Amino acid sequence: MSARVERKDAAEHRKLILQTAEKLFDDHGVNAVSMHQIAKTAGIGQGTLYRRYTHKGDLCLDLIQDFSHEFVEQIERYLKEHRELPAEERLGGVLDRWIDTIEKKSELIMTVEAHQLKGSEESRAATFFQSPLYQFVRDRMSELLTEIAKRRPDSAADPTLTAHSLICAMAPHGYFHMKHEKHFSTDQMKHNYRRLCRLPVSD
Amino acid sequence: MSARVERKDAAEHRKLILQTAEKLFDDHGVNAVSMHQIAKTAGIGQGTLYRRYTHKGDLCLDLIQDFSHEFVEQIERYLKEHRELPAEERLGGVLDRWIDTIEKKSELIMTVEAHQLKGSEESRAATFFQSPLYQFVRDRMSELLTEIAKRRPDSAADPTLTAHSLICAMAPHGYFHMKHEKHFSTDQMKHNYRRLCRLPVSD
DNA sequence: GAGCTAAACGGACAATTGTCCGTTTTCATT
DNA sequence: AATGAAAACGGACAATTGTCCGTTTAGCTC
Repeated sequence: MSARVERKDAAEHRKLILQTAEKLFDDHGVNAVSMHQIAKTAGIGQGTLYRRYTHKGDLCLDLIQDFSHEFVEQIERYLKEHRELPAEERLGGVLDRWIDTIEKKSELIMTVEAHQLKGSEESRAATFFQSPLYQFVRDRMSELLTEIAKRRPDSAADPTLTAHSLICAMAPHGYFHMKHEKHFSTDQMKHNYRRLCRLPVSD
Repeated sequence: MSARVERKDAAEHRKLILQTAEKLFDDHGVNAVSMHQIAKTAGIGQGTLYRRYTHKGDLCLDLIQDFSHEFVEQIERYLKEHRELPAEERLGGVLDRWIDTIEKKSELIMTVEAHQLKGSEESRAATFFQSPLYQFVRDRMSELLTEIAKRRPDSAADPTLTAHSLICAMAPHGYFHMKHEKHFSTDQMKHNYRRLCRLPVSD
């Protein structure tokens, strides 16, 4: 078997890069850190960094990836523990947790998205929409929407497209724009997105 | 009155820049054209270009601006001529036309958005969400949603947030991602967004 | 129309992103 | 352990973005 095993030095560099980037991003903010700075701090060459990550968005996507396991487990636990709740309520729970994630990781997500938009068409680079994290939330939302539609089939829209649209509507830039314009708290935003989905709210 | 009149040479340059940029963008695509190239082609200095437009996104926003009058008139005419139709149908009409606009101007819009995402927080630069075009569609959608909600007030969400969310969900990158993944035609996309809003569809 | 000042100009310069390619290292084979 | 090829390295280089600042010009005042 022609095993495609990652070379040892390469594997070490991968970890080193991610750790270095995370530290620098935490200290100075994602935007303030350059790729050159990351390479220099990690003690590797510019070329080494760029071969592994074709641009900053790519690197950020990998950091999100790292973090996403946490989110996935959180959601899976939540859904398991609240299996008996109506699907409407569970969807609300997923939305709330997704919003918390957006707030925490907005800088990384925005950086990923910025690079998606730059790369015209063909670019082979990974995009947020292909990331396991996006796939995961979309699939969970989609399942719940399907379950909801089964019980009240008032001409429900395609669940995948609905879930996708929700995720787009909650993307950091649009999310914060509304939040600031309306002077909403995070809880108010959560409340409003529930209403947007016509979910029961407690007001 | 301390009239802030734009100097004649400046006004001429503004037009020259927009025309040059539009031409170059049409010929080579927005992404393939650099600011340097625009300045050189227009026969002006780099500094002159950058003082008027702090970055490429800014320039694109102005091009969209130029174009948006056309869209605004189209929508106003449509709404006037179909005043008697139910608000649901009129909203559908606005969505259709907005989708056509997205498809036509996606490159410009994506470039504007890419720069919004880069600029961290404070940057004074104009964003798409502050553009008259965005304001216009959002307001029209919002009005129609309010009208719809009046007749069937099944716990309708905030119309502004709903309109904003719709616009975000239809932003080029997310729009095309769905379109390509599902192999949808433009008409199918229109159809699906109508269903998303729970509007009557003709299937 | 001479003089003045604020605005506008433009090109050099700095910073950042992204690429290229000659050199080094790993590791499978012998 | 020696060998060799694929993979990885790294720093110089090219391209693009964005800034700075000394110079020019429009258009007002006298």
